Amino acid sequence: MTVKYFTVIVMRSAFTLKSTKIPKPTIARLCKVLGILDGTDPLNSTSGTISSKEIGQKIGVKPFSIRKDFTFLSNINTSNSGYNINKLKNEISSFLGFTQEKKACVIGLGQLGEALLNYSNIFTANFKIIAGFDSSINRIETMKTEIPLYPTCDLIEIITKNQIDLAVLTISNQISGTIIDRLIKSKIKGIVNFSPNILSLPDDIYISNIDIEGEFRFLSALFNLKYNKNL
Amino acid sequence: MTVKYFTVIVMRSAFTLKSTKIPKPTIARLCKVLGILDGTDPLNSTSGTISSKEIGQKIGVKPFSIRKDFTFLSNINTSNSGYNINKLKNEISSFLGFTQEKKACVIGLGQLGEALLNYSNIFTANFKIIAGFDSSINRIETMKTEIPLYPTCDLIEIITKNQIDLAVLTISNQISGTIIDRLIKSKIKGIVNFSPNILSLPDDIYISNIDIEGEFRFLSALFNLKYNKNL
DNA sequence: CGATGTGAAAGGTTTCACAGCT
DNA sequence: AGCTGTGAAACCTTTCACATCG
Repeated sequence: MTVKYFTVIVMRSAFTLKSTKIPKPTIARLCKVLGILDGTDPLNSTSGTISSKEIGQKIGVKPFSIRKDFTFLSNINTSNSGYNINKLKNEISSFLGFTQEKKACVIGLGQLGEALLNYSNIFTANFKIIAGFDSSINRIETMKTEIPLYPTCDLIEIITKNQIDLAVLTISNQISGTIIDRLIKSKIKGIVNFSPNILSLPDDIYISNIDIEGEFRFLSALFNLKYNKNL
Repeated sequence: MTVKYFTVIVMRSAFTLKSTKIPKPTIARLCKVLGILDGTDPLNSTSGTISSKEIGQKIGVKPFSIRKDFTFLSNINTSNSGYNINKLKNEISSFLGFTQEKKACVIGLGQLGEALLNYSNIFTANFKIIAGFDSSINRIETMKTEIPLYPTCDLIEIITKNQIDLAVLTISNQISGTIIDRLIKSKIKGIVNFSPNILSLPDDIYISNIDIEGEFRFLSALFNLKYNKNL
């Protein structure tokens, strides 16, 4: 019995350690690395390997930073001549928990929503937009697309049934509280929010706000203050 | 003579100090504050003031963080009951160097580009999209919009002549080096980049890369790793 | 040699706690 | 009482420098 308890504690502690100790910037960079590796034609590099220097250049980061990030991974290297591309891809994917294709949807089918719905084409095999929602039935009936469209009143049902993990929100102006409530109830995991409001959500729904005017402001401010780029 | 030199050195040092010492996150937060203040109906708050707590809630940041950021500003407060909204707006604007309306353009008029071109409507008076560019003459001639459209070969001329500071890049797939070259020559100040490539640019052109698949990846990773939100 | 892996130092940012003001 | 302003502490991230390995 004691042994059993002991085991449980060890696992817990290992897990907690793992999930709290990884710097958020490291996660962000690993995502970018995965992005360029997916983009990198698998073996057009003569050797099938890539160095920390090359990776760093592609994502705009210093090589030692890449190497440091990779210390969180295991089994990525057996040589002194860079990282095996496929191995690296697999290791980062599994480290970040990317096991299978994730499904996404677009909520709000204005002009921007429609554009993003079709954006799916340029995604890799890892993500797929499989549904669109709009509160206007008319819009749903007249819009031409291969992707199935639904009224927002069916949000919870469709998201749950199809195990959709991610949503892109492109609702103009004021977001209705109803839609937010439904999104929360649907147990969505992440939201990319193009609408101008900043949302507050439960702790287990992750959100990324994209605000073009905000970006304009920020870029202008950096320029005005002659801020040193270190991006 | 010695005195003259001394003066120069002091000014330099003050300037360097100013531009290097402001934390980048502070700049980002001040931009967000400005965003919500512009959004906040000027005086529908009974008192015309707003507290650090209220601001913090709206942009998802702790109140003392807001107050700390405001230590870089001057003349913002004369009372113990929050900040005068108009005063605050003016002070942040001038601190960030926002003196007049900035002009922006959209380069690449695919479906996304077209949507963003019309997005200008929801901007505040501080930014305005005044031009669109596409390499297809046909596209330019057939697209319907109030905003003037030009072929990309006129990029440098139009941007320079109209003093356009900002560009939104929405060119699908591979970005042509030609367009980047032209953008650099046009002395643009900032680029919001929706195209999948990561660009490297001269130090005085600021860039913000927006990558929806990248956001999906990041959100999924945070979820999988049960990362604590502290956004 | 030219690559990786990594403690330790440096640097930057957030948080705290409390003085001071109205 | 309730707010702001801010030095100092705590915390987090990047950078460096160098050992190590094929």
